[in-house]
Amino acid sequence: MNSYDNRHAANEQYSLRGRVFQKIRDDILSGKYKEHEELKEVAIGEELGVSRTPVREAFRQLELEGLIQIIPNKGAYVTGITAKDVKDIYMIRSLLEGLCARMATEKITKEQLEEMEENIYLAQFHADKGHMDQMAELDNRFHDILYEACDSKMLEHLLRDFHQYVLRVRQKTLSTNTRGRASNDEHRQIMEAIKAKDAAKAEELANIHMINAYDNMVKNGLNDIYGDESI
Amino acid sequence: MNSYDNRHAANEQYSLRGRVFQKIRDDILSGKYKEHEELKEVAIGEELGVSRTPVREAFRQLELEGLIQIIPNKGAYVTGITAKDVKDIYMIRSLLEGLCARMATEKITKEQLEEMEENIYLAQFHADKGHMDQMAELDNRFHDILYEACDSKMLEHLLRDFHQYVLRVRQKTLSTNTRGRASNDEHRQIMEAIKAKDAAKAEELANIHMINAYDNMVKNGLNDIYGDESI
DNA sequence: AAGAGTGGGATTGTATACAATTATACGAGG
DNA sequence: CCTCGTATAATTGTATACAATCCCACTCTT
Repeated sequence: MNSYDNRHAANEQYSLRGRVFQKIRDDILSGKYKEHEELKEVAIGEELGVSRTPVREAFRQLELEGLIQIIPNKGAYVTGITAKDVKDIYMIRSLLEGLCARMATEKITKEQLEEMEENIYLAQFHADKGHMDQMAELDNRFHDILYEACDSKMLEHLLRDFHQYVLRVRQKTLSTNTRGRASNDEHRQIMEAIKAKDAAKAEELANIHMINAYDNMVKNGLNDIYGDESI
Repeated sequence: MNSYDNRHAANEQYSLRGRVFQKIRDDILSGKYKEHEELKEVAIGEELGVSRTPVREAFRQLELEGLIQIIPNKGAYVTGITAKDVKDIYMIRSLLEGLCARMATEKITKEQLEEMEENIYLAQFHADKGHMDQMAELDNRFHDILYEACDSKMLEHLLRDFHQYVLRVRQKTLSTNTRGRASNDEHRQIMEAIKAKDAAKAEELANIHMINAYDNMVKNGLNDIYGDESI
């Protein structure tokens, strides 16, 4: 939450600490480091060819991002997410994506609207072809455009963080063709509400869109995979 | 966003880094370090009698908390918040406090409800006496109880962060006796809705409560103080 | 006089050394 | 056999040393 914008962009790429941070985060999100696994400073440092210092600083950031938990004098452990956490996130996101859509209705630029239309058009094409990877990519991008369009650094950052956060469990969300199509239809409706300057409708649609995404996720076996406990 | 709960509580008090972190945060929130001021590692280290290492780590946390911005190889600067940021935060908080109240309606324990009642009762007393410091304290505590009661680590953490974040500009929010009373009345209404298990009403009331808090803040001169630019 | 280049000082970035703490293993005593 | 305590190893916490970068003033050139 900052001048909140590009703090990451500014840091993460060029410093050792930033690269270490990204690497570990990716490894957690991709599942290389699993829940409750202990991360040791020296081991990771050696693996990446750096000293403990940047690793430690990266740990501190990861802790605040919520990906690990640091117990003083003991160690850093990969955080588990429970199925309930995921549900909570989606409830929160539902409200905030709604707010974002509402704000975007007033603030969106012509260019952003055009990119949205293009995005939806392309997604239709890839849905027909069954290109799931591209669908996921376009879905991410659609929401990114929305985040940018709301013209609120705070909200944009928050939603990006959440989006990032659920990537761990979202792998298969769009993996069924039917959901891919439905999702893109919902995108279209949101876009049209924004285009028509109907903020209330855009908010409601974005709301529902998130809830549908969550329901679909649950239907496709989130609970089967992760059960009630932490994942 | 973690197992997200007490990571702070676990860390901040016993390690040097934690104490440094708290100290700097307090100094920023209290206004000792002002907007855009540069924080130098050695200076702060000397002031607190520690080396650069814990200071640096504290900086990394402060950055993620959004209180400072670190520009690589250059320095750490106290973050400015714009009036728009504050407005955005309150819009976000309005929704999330509503969600929190809704969830709390189902999950709140008898003890939490009792503490709420006590809190409101006490606040009434201090409002009559004009004890503004205690009012602020009780207001914080009321919301804390609500955050705990919603039984969602994610939401609890998020709201606490926001709450923390706006402390910088909130000093005077409750400083008028009329607002203090009105605020406490709203607390009572929220509490009663929760007690009556009316989740929708609790949500709406919490919603409005936040918006009122913001409106009051604006009325009392947020814009006068900070203008349109960063503060 | 204006601008590019250059050098020194200050500041951050990284690595390493040392201290403190915690976990583990082993043995003594019950 | 179990428990407790101690010693030792492993790990984190902190301090310091060294490297890289940046900022600013000064000079040299045109």
